[in-house]
Amino acid sequence: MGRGRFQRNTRQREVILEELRKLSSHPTAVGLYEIVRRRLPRISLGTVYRNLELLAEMGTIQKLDLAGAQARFDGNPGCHHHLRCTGCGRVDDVSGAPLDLGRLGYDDSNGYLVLAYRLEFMGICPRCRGQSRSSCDHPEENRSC
Amino acid sequence: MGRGRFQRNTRQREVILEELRKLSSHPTAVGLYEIVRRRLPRISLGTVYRNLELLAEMGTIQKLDLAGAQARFDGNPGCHHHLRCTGCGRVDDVSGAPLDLGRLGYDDSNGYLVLAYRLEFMGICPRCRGQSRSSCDHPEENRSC
DNA sequence: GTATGTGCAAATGGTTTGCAGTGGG
DNA sequence: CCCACTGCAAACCATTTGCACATAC
Repeated sequence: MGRGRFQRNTRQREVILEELRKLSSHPTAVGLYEIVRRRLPRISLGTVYRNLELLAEMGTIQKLDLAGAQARFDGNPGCHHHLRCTGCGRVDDVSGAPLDLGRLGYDDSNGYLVLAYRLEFMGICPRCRGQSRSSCDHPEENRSC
Repeated sequence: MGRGRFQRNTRQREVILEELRKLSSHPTAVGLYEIVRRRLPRISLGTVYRNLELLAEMGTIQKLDLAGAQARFDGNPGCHHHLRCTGCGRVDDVSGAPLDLGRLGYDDSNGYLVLAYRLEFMGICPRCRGQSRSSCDHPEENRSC
């Protein structure tokens, strides 16, 4: 599998990208596979994984390695953060960058060359807030502060 | 396995916590298992996983679900962020909270009740910076902005 | 024509779990 | 004593990979 840009435009790749861009739900690889399979019944899950990885490498899409969860993919490669419901697991976008980025590229006190960061919010989505509390209360995870 | 606080103090749990607290290296479950095994040769990996999970649930330790990597554990349950080297994978602490937390607990524009966030920095550690560039250059991952 | 990409199935690897036995309180 | 906890091994599950065939260019 070629590093960097890919070399051939296959129908599989085209459909994977097309379907991902239609969705705002940040599907998992398997979720997208189910959807793509409606148009390409013989496509394999391995192909979906390989193409998603490749597209993310190129910056065409974004791979969300959310902590403690399977990877999700976002057709929008632009800068934005994500908000995950600890009740049902859905993922939404957060606009704006609340983080002071002055330190990016800066040589941190640990001696690191800091190149990037990943910021992920957790909370209870409107749907889960509406339901009985008990079904949503998974405080879990490090709440950071 | 009881939710909430545990009920019995076992030698295994005691040693796991003790060894974790000796380390500043944020070991993985398997890494800690290797260390604990020097004192308790018959301990099983399953026991290590169960106890780490339990201790993290209680807030005695911190579980770091770093994106795209196996979980690491931190004997320090206090608030701090982490810095991961994209070259060698080591994890260090970052002091201070560079994030404006005004929005925490706030009902985000998505309608979420935002309860927590997770912030993870990525970069090249001093050791890797010293080495030949090629062995460390894994720009990978979403660099966020 | 040929290397890149695909489908398939098996392998991987971190983590979890079922179960029978152990031991903390 | 009894139930939480352990050791062990098998199960799980997302993801990756080896291989022979297909196809984009």
